[in-house]
Amino acid sequence: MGKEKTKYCTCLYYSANALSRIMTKISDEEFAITGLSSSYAFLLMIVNENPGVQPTEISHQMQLTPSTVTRLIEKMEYRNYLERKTVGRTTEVYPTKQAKELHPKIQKAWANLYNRYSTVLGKEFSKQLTADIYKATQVL
Amino acid sequence: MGKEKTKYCTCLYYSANALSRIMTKISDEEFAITGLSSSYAFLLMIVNENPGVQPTEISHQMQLTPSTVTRLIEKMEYRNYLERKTVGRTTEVYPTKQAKELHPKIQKAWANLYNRYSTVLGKEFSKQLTADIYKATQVL
DNA sequence: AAATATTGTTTGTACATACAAATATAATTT
DNA sequence: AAATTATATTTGTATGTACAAACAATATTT
Repeated sequence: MGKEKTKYCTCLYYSANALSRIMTKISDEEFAITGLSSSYAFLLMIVNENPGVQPTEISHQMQLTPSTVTRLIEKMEYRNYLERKTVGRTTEVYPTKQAKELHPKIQKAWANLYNRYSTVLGKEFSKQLTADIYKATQVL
Repeated sequence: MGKEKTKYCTCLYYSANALSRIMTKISDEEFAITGLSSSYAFLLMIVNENPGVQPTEISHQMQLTPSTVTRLIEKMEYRNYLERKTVGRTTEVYPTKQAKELHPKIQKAWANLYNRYSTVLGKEFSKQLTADIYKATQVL
């Protein structure tokens, strides 16, 4: 780890992975006030805002594999934040009272996260960077 | 997964993670000709070019945790690509014949990786993007 | 209506990575 | 020289993610 220069810093694979690890760390730090790590917080946000949403839709929103989403939901169900209702071949995911109550805190944490990195990186740069990265994900 | 737009695409955490997953996939595809996945290939590259290099130095180069590096080395030792020699409190890592022989293929794969994404993204854009991402990792 | 294909979800399994604690050695202080 | 602190590495354990296969239900074709 650390901030030394590496021969590989000109490799997109390398840089992208490094950034991902750092952002995950920062994000987890900010979401700590919710008692959840980032992925679970985002999952709850999505379900809170779309009660009854289906795993497939969640996997689109979160840009994660369906199997990963199942795993995330399972854990949140176990911890009493979510409930699943099977409807035909689909599944509907609902927030529990506990999840709904957490919503403001999650939103706050998300805002903090945004403020944190956009302060450090500069508002313009971070906006541009995010957009460029997103563009790359769409093209690749 | 997929290419649908999500509310969260303006979040750096989200975009960065998405890009990281995609790049890892692409990179693994390109390194497949070496029979290794990306991290192991990069590890071998580093050791081939710096025989006797220590785990700490590797962890700087790879921007990974020391414990992760230990795990990577362990596996490559098991697969007969690397050897460890304990020297005082440090460890020196050496490539085996097998690793040395693989070096050209690894370099080829790395070049292919570069060509692949810089073709899709455009040479200028991908260069700029990589630089910007690297810059962000240094600041955050 | 039966056979086939498609879609949505979950399960088994595996992997990369990290954190915290343990270990081992070296360096510094007293 | 003994005690303390610092550094390098490894180990135990946990997490997030994915792939491939299995399962279940719906839709389509024949």
